[in-house]
Amino acid sequence: MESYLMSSGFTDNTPQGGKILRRRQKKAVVAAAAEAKKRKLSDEQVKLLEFSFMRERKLECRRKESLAIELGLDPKQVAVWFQNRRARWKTRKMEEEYLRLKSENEEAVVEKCQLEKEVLKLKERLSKTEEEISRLSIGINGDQKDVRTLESSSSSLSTVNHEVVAEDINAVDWQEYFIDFMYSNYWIGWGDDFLGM
DNA sequence: TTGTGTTTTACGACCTCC
DNA sequence: GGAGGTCGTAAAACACAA
Repeated sequence: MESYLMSSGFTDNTPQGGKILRRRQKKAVVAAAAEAKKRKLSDEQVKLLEFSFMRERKLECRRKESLAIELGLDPKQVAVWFQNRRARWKTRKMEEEYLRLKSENEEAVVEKCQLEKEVLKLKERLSKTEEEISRLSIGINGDQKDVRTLESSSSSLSTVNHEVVAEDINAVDWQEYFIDFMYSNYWIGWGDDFLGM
């Protein structure tokens, strides 16, 4: 307010000395100052300020002075405008960053769901395969009860057994063995929530 | 017209750096 | 200690629905 009064040339050097304003004049000045307090900058002024801001986020003292002269503003106004502009810029940047992180998080959640589904599928396949192995194994062991029958009917039990298992291994892809291995060796201790259990 | 929400301008308090 | 920064906020200006 005081700076405005000073810059508006409303000081009064009366014989009484000091900066005394006559009552009417003072009233007008206060009203004008109040009005000027929140005067919006013109489009042209804002345009030039924005242009300057694009070039430099902070103003050197000299640049501030010259810009103020160029715009017909108080250097303080220019400084304040830059302070507010930086604040707005920061807010917008934070909003953008928030949206970016939110989007990334959503993508990660979707991916996690897909991976969990896949793990369930693979576990199901693994379980079926294990059942199959077990079934075949029991069948072969049953045959072993009569060794003589086996010896006469087949050249080699172990060969048959291995062939069956080998065939089964071929039927199961590497992923199942990997999952089985990881699950039995590591994942049990890592918490079941990862596997959706 | 008016109530309400948003944006812009201005300022005080506090902090940092030289 | 002073200059200049951020942060929080008040208040004017503005936009807009009802």
